[in-house]
Amino acid sequence: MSKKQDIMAATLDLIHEEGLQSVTFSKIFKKANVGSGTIYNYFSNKEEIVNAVYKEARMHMGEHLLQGYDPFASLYERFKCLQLNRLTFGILYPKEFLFIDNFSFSPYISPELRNMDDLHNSREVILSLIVEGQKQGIIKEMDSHLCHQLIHGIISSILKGYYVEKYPLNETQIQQILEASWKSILV
Amino acid sequence: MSKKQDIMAATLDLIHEEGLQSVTFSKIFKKANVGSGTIYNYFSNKEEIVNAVYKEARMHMGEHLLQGYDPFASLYERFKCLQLNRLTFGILYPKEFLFIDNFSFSPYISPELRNMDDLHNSREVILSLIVEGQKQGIIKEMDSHLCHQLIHGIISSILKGYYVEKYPLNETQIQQILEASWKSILV
Amino acid sequence: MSKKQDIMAATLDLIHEEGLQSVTFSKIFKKANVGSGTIYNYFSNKEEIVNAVYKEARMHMGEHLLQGYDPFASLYERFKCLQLNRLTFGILYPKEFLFIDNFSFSPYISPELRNMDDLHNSREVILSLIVEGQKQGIIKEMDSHLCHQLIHGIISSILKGYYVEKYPLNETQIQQILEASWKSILV
Amino acid sequence: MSKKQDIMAATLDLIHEEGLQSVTFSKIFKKANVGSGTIYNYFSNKEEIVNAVYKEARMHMGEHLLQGYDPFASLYERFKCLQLNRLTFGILYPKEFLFIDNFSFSPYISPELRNMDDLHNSREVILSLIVEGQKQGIIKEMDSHLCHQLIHGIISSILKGYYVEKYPLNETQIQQILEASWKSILV
DNA sequence: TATGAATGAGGGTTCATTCAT
DNA sequence: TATGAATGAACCCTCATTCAT
Repeated sequence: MSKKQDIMAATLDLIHEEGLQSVTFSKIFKKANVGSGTIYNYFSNKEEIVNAVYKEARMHMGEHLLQGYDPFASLYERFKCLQLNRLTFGILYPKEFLFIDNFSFSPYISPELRNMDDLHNSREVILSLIVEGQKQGIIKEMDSHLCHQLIHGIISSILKGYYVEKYPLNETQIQQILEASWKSILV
Repeated sequence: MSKKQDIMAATLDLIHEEGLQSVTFSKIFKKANVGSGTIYNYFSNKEEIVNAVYKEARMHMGEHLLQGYDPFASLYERFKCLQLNRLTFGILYPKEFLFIDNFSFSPYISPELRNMDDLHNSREVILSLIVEGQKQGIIKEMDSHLCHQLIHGIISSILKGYYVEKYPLNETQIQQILEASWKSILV
Repeated sequence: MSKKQDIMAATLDLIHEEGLQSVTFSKIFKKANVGSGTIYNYFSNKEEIVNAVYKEARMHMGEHLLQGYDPFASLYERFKCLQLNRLTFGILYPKEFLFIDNFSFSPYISPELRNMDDLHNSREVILSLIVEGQKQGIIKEMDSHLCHQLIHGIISSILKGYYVEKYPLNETQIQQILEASWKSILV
Repeated sequence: MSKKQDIMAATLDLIHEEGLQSVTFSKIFKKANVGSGTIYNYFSNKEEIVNAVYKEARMHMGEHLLQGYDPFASLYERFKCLQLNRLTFGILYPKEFLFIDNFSFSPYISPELRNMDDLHNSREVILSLIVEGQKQGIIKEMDSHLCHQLIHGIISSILKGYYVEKYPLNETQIQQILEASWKSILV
């Protein structure tokens, strides 16, 4: 692994373990096993590291969200695929997921970065799926961004409860969540 | 207003404006118009201030959640009341709401504090409402904490989108959200 | 002595002993016997300290230059007074003198500071003395600033040689220098 | 041009532009277009570069000072030649001149280097010229080093005023300066 | 109780120097 | 010889905390 990746991985770990506000350079150096000056060959300050980590996490998530997505499957199947992918990503990569979730609405992340396009533009896929469902009279008429936020928010919230071990997430629960989010937006 | 309250209000403002990681004592002093030593008459360090602000915000929210709650109304009415109260609190007090939401699952807040009882124990009210609905066969059988997190998460997520002005929240949207969250947990 | 004065005195000493380029904050703190943060109660960065020291040294010199100056004395007497005062200042306060001399033409000092008015505006006194002498046909016609620089430069140069102990400066030498600088600008 | 010369030229430029205290290796590397390690093939640290630049500038100046010097010309002619050469050097090579002038009396330059013999030993030429003039009763009796410093100082000072554009230096001014410096040391 | 000058540990960052290529 | 990524000591500066007033 390259030094740059070492630094980013260490930063993500630290944010997850202690929170952004207590991430210091010396902690990053120690965790990444690099000299203190090395970081400045790759980043010009701390904010740049955090932004880079955020960007990478978003790219990583963007990839996952469309895994196994079949554009010709039924509306319901496609919906379930997207929601399951998001949930699975959160289960597999809690550090990335929490970091994205926490900082997407924080003043630390620049608005440009917050609104960056995901890889393969997964947001557009979801939004057009919603619009398609509304045209077919399956999904309730409402602001598509509101609808998107709604189903997205269910997954986020469920994952956060899971992370603090409020409940397990096995096959049963996962099915319940997917159904719940589907039902919430039906007419 | 007392000095202590000045300090807490300034802290909450700063967290909202710049994020916890960039809140410093000198910023708090300036915003609260107190001398730098004054704080130590009330708090022994920064974490204590943040915890106190968190606690107060939770108390404040706890009050709101049960406003106008009628234990003898129908299940649906009671559900809507609780959800609407949460949504309204978020609309009226964005700083408090966001602070609670961001730090409830952050390592900065101690687990004891995270699990503190709300004023009037609003959490218990919601959980028992869920259990009651499940017994009556209205609400789908699932882990009650999962169910709680689900309907709670919808409100949180919707509010965050509203804060960054993804969409407006007027009467129409609010009704859609309440319905969506209700439908999501029906059998 | 106040902390601020301690810091400025230590800075001047260090500049004299090691040169500006090797003056560091930690050296200043140690020499001035103050905590490392104390400086920021008085100055916002290192350049500000150096500028303040420069300004103070200029003020100090400005005072000396006009000591015992009698505006009604003869042209020659007035000239000798000014030149002697400059020379005496350099002998009594080598640190101030050298610092002013070295940095008056260095990029480190801002042009505004370099062109600051001395206390009592000693520069104007000298320039008008030159012009007066030229009108009377005693001093040779030439650009008054050139003439000023000429007599000023003799003193500076002589002092620098004295500082590195090229020669002593007692009564005999001093009289030779005053005469030399006077003769250099006669018609 | 060789890499070594590139490095020295870049160093001199930077000293002139920003002052010694802000010359860093990375600035030298960039300006000289060499890799950061290359310097260590020629110099073992920064002081060595500065000393080398100083030495070279002194050599360069030493050459100029005796240009067109005729040992059989009259005392006055020889004096004027030496003074004019110094002045001309300063006009043609301001960077070298200022660097020499600033650092000749600074703690940064070692005393051995400060007292180095110029090429062709121009200092001895001037000193013996002074002694000769004193023996002939033309030049005033005084310490020969003091006298040397006096006429040298006039040129230095005049040049510094010229560099900051206090006045022009054309034929008229130059003649005035040569005369002034000559008159200053006559009996 | 309220203050703010003083503090120094530790923050982010720079920079001379090394060394594998 | 020439390079530049890597290094860590030392830099400037911030900031939570203390204490005399």
